Amino acid sequence: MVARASTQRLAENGAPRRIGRRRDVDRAVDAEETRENILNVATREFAEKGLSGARIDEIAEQTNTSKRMIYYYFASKEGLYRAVISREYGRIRDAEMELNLEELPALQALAQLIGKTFDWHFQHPDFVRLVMNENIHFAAHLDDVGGIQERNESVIATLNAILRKGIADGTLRSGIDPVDLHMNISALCFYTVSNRYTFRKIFGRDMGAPGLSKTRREQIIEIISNWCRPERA
Amino acid sequence: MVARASTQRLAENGAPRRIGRRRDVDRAVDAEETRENILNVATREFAEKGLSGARIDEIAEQTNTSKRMIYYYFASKEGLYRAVISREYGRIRDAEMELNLEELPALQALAQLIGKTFDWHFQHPDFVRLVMNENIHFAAHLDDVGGIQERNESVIATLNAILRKGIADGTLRSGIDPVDLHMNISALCFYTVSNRYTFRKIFGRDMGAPGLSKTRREQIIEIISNWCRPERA
Amino acid sequence: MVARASTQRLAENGAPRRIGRRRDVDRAVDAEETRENILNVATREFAEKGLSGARIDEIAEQTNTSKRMIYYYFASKEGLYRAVISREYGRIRDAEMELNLEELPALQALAQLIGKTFDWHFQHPDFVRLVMNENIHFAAHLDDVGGIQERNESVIATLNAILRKGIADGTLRSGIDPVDLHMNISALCFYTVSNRYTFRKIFGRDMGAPGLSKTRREQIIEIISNWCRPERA
Amino acid sequence: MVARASTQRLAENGAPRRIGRRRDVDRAVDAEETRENILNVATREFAEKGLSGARIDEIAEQTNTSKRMIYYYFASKEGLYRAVISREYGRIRDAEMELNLEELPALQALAQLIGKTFDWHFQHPDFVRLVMNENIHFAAHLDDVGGIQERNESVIATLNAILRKGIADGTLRSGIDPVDLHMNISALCFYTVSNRYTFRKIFGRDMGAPGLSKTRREQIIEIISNWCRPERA
DNA sequence: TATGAATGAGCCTTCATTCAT
DNA sequence: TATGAATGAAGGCTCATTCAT
Repeated sequence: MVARASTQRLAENGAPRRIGRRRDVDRAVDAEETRENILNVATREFAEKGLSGARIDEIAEQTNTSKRMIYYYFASKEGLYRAVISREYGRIRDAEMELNLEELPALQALAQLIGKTFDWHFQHPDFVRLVMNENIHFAAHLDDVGGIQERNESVIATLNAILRKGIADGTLRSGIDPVDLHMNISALCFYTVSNRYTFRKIFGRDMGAPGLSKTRREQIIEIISNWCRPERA
Repeated sequence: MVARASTQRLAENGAPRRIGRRRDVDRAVDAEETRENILNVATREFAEKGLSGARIDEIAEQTNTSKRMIYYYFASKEGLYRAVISREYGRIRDAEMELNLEELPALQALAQLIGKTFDWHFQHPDFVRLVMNENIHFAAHLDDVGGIQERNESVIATLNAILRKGIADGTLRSGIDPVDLHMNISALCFYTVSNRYTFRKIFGRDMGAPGLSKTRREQIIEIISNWCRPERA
Repeated sequence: MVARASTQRLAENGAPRRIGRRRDVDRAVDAEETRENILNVATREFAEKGLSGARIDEIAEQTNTSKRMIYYYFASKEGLYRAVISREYGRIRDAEMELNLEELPALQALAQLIGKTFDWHFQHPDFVRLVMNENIHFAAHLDDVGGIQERNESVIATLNAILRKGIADGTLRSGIDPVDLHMNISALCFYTVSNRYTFRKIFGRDMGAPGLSKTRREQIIEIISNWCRPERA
Repeated sequence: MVARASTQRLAENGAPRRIGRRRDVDRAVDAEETRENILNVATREFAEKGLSGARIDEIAEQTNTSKRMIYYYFASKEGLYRAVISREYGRIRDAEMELNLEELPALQALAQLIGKTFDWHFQHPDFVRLVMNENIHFAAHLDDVGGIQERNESVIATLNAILRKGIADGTLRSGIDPVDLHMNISALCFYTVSNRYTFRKIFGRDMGAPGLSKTRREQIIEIISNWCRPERA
């Protein structure tokens, strides 16, 4: 955050490739660009090959800069991996927060949230792969990712609000824990992306095929909605 | 001792071929033990660290034999990994096939199958981790795992039978694809184990805690059952 | 030698696959066959890949017996290599001795000897390759090849006889050392086979092509004959 | 020191690009030295023990740098071998091209060329050994050695020129193919070095003994000259 | 005489990381 | 801030050889 702020400020000064006082500015700008560039490449590589499978050399090669810079900015392979994880996690909740669900009826709000979650997973397989990696590593690198819990709690809050509203107007049943609700939505969305390859090999169905995604999306909304609806009379 | 005695005896008969065969059997037992031993250790290591994270040296160390034997039996690290994957996949469906669901009413049969699937995942986190690994590798090592598709199709067949019976007696609704059904059951069970660590760090809830497993198990049964039940009147 | 002698003796007793006293005989017969089988395979492998390039496993695989037998008969890889070299060297001079040159005029005898030498090299590229190998190893394995020198001196004797006869009847000139003569004949024949591959790549001409061999053969005879003929008047 | 001083000076100018370039040059010298150093050691080792017989560890030990650097510059053992072959082949023709034969009478020019070829082989036994090695490997590594054919064709051109001149003034006969001529010169020179060790063991004569080389040199000139001279009247 | 299993030593290669400038 | 060169440690793998039976 601090880094980004200062970068921002310096960037505003802005003329690149100048000498004197402004050179610091250039560097800072380049620096942020370089960092981003490295992170983008690293994200792809770690997602594709895992922490131990990815190669610093290969990452460096696809970068605009050199291997040395990776160590300059991220200190180590693990540091780079941590930075990648951190950045990726920062995104999913941002997306969720963008929704404006307060105006909607509970069931519609729920459906929209599920749909958005599904879409997000579907469009970010690299994120899904990174999360798989993290679980393989017992989430050891998630400790210092700033504000993850706080940000994630906002989803729970949103779900809680939807549940309350639905219970109040009789469209949803009571007794559903918002964390459970999130867990089940996540499970159905995540699995569709995470287990795509083994599922295809074994059952011959490609859950990631573009044609199937809409059906799958609707089905997940249906399953969760059904579960949340009040008991039949 | 026994082996040696019999060898001796047979040798006096002047039937060397039998000695050979006898010996083969004896050896085969040792060899099979060695193989199993290696596979057991490797399963743990690959599950914990992935294909590239695992170290042949470390695997060998925990084994009763030497590193050289790993190459004797499995030719390469990837060969060993493949053997591990192959063996693990052979187990889950065996377990599912053990159930005797034909006698039960559809909903009870469904519940039992879900419960069993949940239990299996819950009790075999290493398998879950290995499947995650395989998906990270785009299921590249699943090609030559003998009979995977056939065996897995039996689950679909079982689900299909349950669905038919339920539709016939009105306890289940029509229009549910058995592969979809399996996919959703799997997703909920798999995720509970696969994403345990990241979920705990972020939401503070350990899906793998023994106390929670029973609740989680019931919830999954409930979600799926609800989805499969006929529309409310 | 001893081994071969005793083998010979036992082989004379002869009936294979019997029990009792004769079993020893069987083994001895099989033993000689096994030895030959191993040597044949090993000759090809050492010729093709050299001493360090050849693999005991690969040799064993192409054999009718097992790897253990190689060690039983030849004690080591080097022992096997030595045996191969030894056997191969025993052959070239045998071939040369078969010629009956005494009756012929000196120039014709010389031409025949050269032709035979050429043919032998041409037909035994494996031998040529083994000799190259030996030279790469500074002929370190040629020490204990029994009777090599004696057998090879016979070529020198033959050449000497031809030279004497030619000098006597005025068809050849004096002053040519028979060892030099052999050296030059050898050089021209050997190189044609030994340097086939580099020569082809560099000069585009395949000295080993069947069509060229006759021309080459005649040319070598011509070169050497010219050199041996008396000075022009 | 010099390098450092100049670097410093340039840095004060605020022209970092030049520093970089300057550094590159300095480095390049070191790098080239390192490369050369490795190649020299490797040439000896490969010549002495062949591709599979040579050990990267041993090569590295005799080097000013580490084993890792060999892979940094040559990527693999075979890459190093290829580089060695490539460099060595570049030398022989350079030497041949240095001769200035145009002024000389044909027979003298031919004698000089043969003598030079002989000397070169005699003084470069490592090259001879490497060529043997290449032939053992079916010249598999000679494909990408740049300009070999072109450079070697210059020898053929030289020989052709000599032949023409000799035919024109009646000192050489017609009908001799320059590639054949080169082949025969090569054969006699090459063999003298290549088969030194087996020949010594078998015939008791060391073709590589310093005392004999002059005689051998003259003999080869004589043999080839005789072959090229016009038929006797 | 014969064989499948086993092995230690060492080989080629790779990797994350650091140094000199 | 930037880069090519350099590196130690270790990784996967192979090899000739031997053991148990």
